[in-house]
Amino acid sequence: MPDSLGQRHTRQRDAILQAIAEAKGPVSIQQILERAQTALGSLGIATVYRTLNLLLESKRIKTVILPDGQTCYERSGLGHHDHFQCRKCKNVYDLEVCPLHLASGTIIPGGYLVEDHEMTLYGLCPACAGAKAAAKKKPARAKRAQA
Amino acid sequence: MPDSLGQRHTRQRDAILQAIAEAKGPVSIQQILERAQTALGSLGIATVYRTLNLLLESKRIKTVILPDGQTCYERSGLGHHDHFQCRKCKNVYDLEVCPLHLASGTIIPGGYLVEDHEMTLYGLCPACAGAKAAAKKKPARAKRAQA
DNA sequence: CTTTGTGCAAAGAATTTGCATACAG
DNA sequence: CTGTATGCAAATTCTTTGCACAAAG
Repeated sequence: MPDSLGQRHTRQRDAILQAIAEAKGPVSIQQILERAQTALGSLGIATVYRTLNLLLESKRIKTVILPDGQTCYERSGLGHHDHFQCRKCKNVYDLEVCPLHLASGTIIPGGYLVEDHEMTLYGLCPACAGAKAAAKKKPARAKRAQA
Repeated sequence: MPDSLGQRHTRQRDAILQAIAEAKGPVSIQQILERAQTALGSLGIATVYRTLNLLLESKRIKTVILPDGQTCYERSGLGHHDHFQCRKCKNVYDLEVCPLHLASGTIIPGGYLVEDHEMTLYGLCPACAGAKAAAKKKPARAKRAQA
């Protein structure tokens, strides 16, 4: 499996790739830019867009559009999974198990033949739920989630 | 329940309102513009955007962002429901029943506290599934869905 | 060295806003 | 008539592209 993106290996591409690889879920362009810039301050947004498009073409990442309209990216090859967005910290996580038990090919009320689905669940991530619970006793101790 | 939008009742607003009311599911700006223009050819896109924003502010409609990034609108007050997009005709329908059985407050693997969800199912709508099945015998007879 | 990749700034697409005019009440 | 709504075009925002320079191999 070639690590190559185009023809050349550059620090910019390294930084962008790493920003995506380290994420615990889908990340936005701005998040990628910010994270990659900690490694490479001079990185320009156009390079991020171009690199993401290369990654999309080579199917190394996938676009994820969240229900709030935010466009994010995640590496492909993870198989089907749903997403969870924390109401409080807004981070998005990949879920390990799909809570929808509906076989492909099922016909649901209305006569729709279902083949697949995309779902985003909302609520509190463990860190935020914990902080909230703990806040009853001691000041909330925030814990950054998502790389 | 006031039918008023701003202060005035105009043909433009009537046409836009009706385009949304007649739809069987979420509709895009372009769909709204096209449908409203059959009643009012001179209608400008800026008026559609302004009217939709008024409707959003007064909570008479809601924005629906589909997983493909398309921004649509649907009237509010329909309660929780998921969406179904047909792979073939691309129309989007509201589902009568939610196939996800997961009570609010449930904690799922990973420790996430789930409060709500948004889901889009994919497959074939009855019209397209029927046309496909019928196509084995006679030429597919397309049937336009979604107002 | 040669060719690809980058940064900047200009160009596009989608949405919003300013302003003069149209029109609802 | 008075003031709100509309249409057009300019302004924004997000993304893509052109071009000269940097730098990978």
